[in-house]
Amino acid sequence: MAPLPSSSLSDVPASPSESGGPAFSPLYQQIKGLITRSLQAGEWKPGEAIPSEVDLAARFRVSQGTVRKAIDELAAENLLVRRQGKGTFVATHSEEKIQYRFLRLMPDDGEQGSVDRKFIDCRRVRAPADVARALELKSGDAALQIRRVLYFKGQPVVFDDIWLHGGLFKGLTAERLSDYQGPMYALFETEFGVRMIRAEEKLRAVAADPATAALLNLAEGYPLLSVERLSLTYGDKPVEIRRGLYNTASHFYRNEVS
Amino acid sequence: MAPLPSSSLSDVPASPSESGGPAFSPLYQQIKGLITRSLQAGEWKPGEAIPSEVDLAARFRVSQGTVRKAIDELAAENLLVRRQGKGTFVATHSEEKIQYRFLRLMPDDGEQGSVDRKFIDCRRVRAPADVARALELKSGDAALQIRRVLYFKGQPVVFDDIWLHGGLFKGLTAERLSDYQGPMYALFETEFGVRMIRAEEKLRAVAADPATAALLNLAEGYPLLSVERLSLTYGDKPVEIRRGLYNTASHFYRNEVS
DNA sequence: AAGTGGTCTAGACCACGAT
DNA sequence: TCGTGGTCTAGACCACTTG
Repeated sequence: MAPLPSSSLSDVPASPSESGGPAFSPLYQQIKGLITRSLQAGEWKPGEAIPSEVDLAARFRVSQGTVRKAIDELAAENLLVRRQGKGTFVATHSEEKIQYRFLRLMPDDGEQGSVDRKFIDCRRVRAPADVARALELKSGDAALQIRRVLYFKGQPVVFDDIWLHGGLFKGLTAERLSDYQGPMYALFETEFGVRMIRAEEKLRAVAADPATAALLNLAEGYPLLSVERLSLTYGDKPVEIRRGLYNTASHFYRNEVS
Repeated sequence: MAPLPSSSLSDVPASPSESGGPAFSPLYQQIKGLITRSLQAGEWKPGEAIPSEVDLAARFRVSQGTVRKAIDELAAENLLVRRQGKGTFVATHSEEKIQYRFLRLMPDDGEQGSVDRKFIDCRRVRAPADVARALELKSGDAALQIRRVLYFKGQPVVFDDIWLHGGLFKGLTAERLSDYQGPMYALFETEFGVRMIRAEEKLRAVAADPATAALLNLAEGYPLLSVERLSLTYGDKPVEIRRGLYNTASHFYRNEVS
């Protein structure tokens, strides 16, 4: 690229297609969008390195600083992970450090012990109305329902009722879930190419119903923490809705507000 | 400043006092620390503008870009607010937009209505052992206990039991609390110069005790969301611990995990 | 028009990791 | 030693707000 005296940006229209619109988008935002699209398209898989900043700058014909700012934001959004001296990598749910970003339950005494899972069932059914609405499915579309219990140090603590977008998880069975070692979201991303980016949660206190009470070995009516989660992938597309019921007798849900 | 060929940074030691240590701190981090100290010292009050980037660059004898990066991080941490064309301002709890950062309870149906408060008491007492530990007080030091109920659309929904660092809130009375219009944290920052920066929370489901049940007009044993919050000011100094009990029958605690 | 933050560039050098 | 991300600078221009 010719080293023009810094007027070269005018040559790059903010949005080549959209002309005349009042929308203005900084170059680095456009680059960010292009990188996101490549991530979405699977050009670079979770855990892999993306091209170096210099390479990307050449590809997009912008300066390294502009690519840098785009990557900075994607790293802040946990889509990418920077590693000095090594490169920039696509984030993955398989990493130790990232595991507990979505599992916010902590034991009262110190560290997280091992977590055991037991799957109750995994059925393919027509999505109920509320699930269809949340996952943006047409009524009657297929959905996957998974129910499981999580055990901390052998004690049942969490009952999860999970609903997945039917079209994206073809062939998911209770067996594959049970066989897989590691976080469920890691399985989703390696086996189905669906990467959970962020989630919105609604927390409430509820009384244990008879079925849940039995599963968690509690008396009916026992206070449980209800966590309704809507999980989203690239482009804020909803792909999972789940409701967890947590026994918070010796665990708590940690949160930071800042 | 002499336009040296970019070796000028070597002239600025990473940490003037700490010599020989293996610690390396980027310039912008040091600038960030200096700005934070000025905020802490009250050189610029909440709501006021801080000096322009150019002025700060001149004051600290670094480039504007370096100041910029420092301010970027402080803005990301909600200590500063940037406003294009106007300047950079010290964040304040009085702003509309920021109010609901610490009040995470939302009604099931749409928007937040008006919130009424009723203070039950505001007493100055010796800090109990657990409170003293949380607020890093010596046992026997003074603490302030505030208890209140929050009403949404006339209905009691929240019971708060609040403990404040005694030394920082001299002269706080139930009357001043009642008279003040606006968020409690806004009062703390304008009247006592104590600005809450962030908070750590532990959430649980519990059964309503008789006293709380009476205050919230519920049956004893009703499931309540318990929110234990430790609030921190500059330098992560703890200044408030509170326990809120929320009736989540028609409200929920919203959270985003990303 | 002047001042502020926001974007973009080009280039130099530093810190880190692999070779 | 080389390639990667990380820091820092200097300067130009853009977008927004105020006088």
